[in-house]
Amino acid sequence: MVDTRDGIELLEKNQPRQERAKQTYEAILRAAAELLIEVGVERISTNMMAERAGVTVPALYRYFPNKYAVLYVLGARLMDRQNKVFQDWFLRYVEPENPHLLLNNITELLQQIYLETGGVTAGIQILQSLRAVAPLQDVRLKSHRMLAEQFYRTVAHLFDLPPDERIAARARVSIETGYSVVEMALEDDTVDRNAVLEEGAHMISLYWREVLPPVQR
Amino acid sequence: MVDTRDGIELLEKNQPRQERAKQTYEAILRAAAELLIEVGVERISTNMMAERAGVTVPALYRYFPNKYAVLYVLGARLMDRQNKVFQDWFLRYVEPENPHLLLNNITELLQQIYLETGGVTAGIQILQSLRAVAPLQDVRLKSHRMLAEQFYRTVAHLFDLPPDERIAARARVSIETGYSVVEMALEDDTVDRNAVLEEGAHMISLYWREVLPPVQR
DNA sequence: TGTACATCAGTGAACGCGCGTTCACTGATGTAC
DNA sequence: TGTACATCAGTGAACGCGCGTTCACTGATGTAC
Repeated sequence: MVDTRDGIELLEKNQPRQERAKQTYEAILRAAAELLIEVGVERISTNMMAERAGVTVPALYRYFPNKYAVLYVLGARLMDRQNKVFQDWFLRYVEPENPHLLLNNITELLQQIYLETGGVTAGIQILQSLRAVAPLQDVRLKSHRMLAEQFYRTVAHLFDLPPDERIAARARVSIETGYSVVEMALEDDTVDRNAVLEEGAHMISLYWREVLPPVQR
Repeated sequence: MVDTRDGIELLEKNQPRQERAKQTYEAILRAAAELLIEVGVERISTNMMAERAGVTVPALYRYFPNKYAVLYVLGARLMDRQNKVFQDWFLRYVEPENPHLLLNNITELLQQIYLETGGVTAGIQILQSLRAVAPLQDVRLKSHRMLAEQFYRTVAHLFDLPPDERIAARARVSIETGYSVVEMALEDDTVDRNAVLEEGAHMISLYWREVLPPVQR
């Protein structure tokens, strides 16, 4: 009688091939994002999405098996965008001759993730849905684990640290902390956004300086 | 046509007065927590809650105007429990003769919040719902703002710091960070819980040591 | 201590509506020869 | 270059079901005198 929540199909059915189909597909995603803002994840439905997108419900079912699959795509795309911000940041600031450069520019990273997320329609709502909706949770967790792993490997390499589970945990805590500060900046408008992002970045960099060799200058 | 999400009634209607009524009321809350685990906030309904609680739907409507009001009570109770853990921790470790005692015991605080939240039925699910469901967001935000304010005032007093907006932001970032680490420990079972809680606590204490006078010993 | 009355607690039945999902179908686009 | 056919894209209509909500009601508990 009760739904155990396992095995909810998230994969898309048919991929849109023709131009018209791609527009329909994107219109559905846009509609879903708008509705996430207007009615929330607890009330969004495939009927509403289709109506808002200007297509009939069976058109939606052509591409998505259910509403979770739509949210999944929104979530995966947001994670991709955030990961891309990370990659660009790494490319800019990973310099073997000046390893501390990375840790001195965490503020910029948080600011850019903040801007990127805030610039996506329903960015925060998507983030919150990824947390709250069980079948979607892995999207966020996998992404965070991956970033933590990458951050760990990069820092260990830059500073020649020996393999250490504790340092890996430190990387994961840093990622989660960074995101929580960004989410707070997006959620709570009584807060000084910039102060909060700078403080968060500063906390993380202090935390890493402790395990690193002193600055060489 | 579209629901703007403002003005959703969260206050309860009749308060249960007789013993039988109190049992009904609690049975509804218990049922809601169980269902939050089983079907999630996106699918929970007043019908399901009433059925699970063993009462008819109009009995639920006697005490709650809608499903949000039920979730609101679950959320408010969880926040109360977490706040209480904080208060007890303050009582134990605020000692004017030894101000650093507070910062040396943040691990214990995070562990206890972790245990308290994990010990409440659907603790994480409630936390995630408070984030994702717009009409409930203030419950969490108000609680966090209050704890940040209290932490700020206590530390400023213990260490004789002058009023400083930046230090207030630091307190808020610390609270948010602490909670995010606890949530991660509850959400991601691929992670070493204790390592993550200890690392989070350590990061926060480093962050505060920086703005404080050195240890006197 | 008994009883009449007021209040509190919960039920059964009903409503209209939007939900998810499926069907056979029409129309649009692509491609084989 | 034309046309027949295959595939892709989307529609209209229908279904049974659970949703939120309300009604007049019965029954249980409390209290005034």
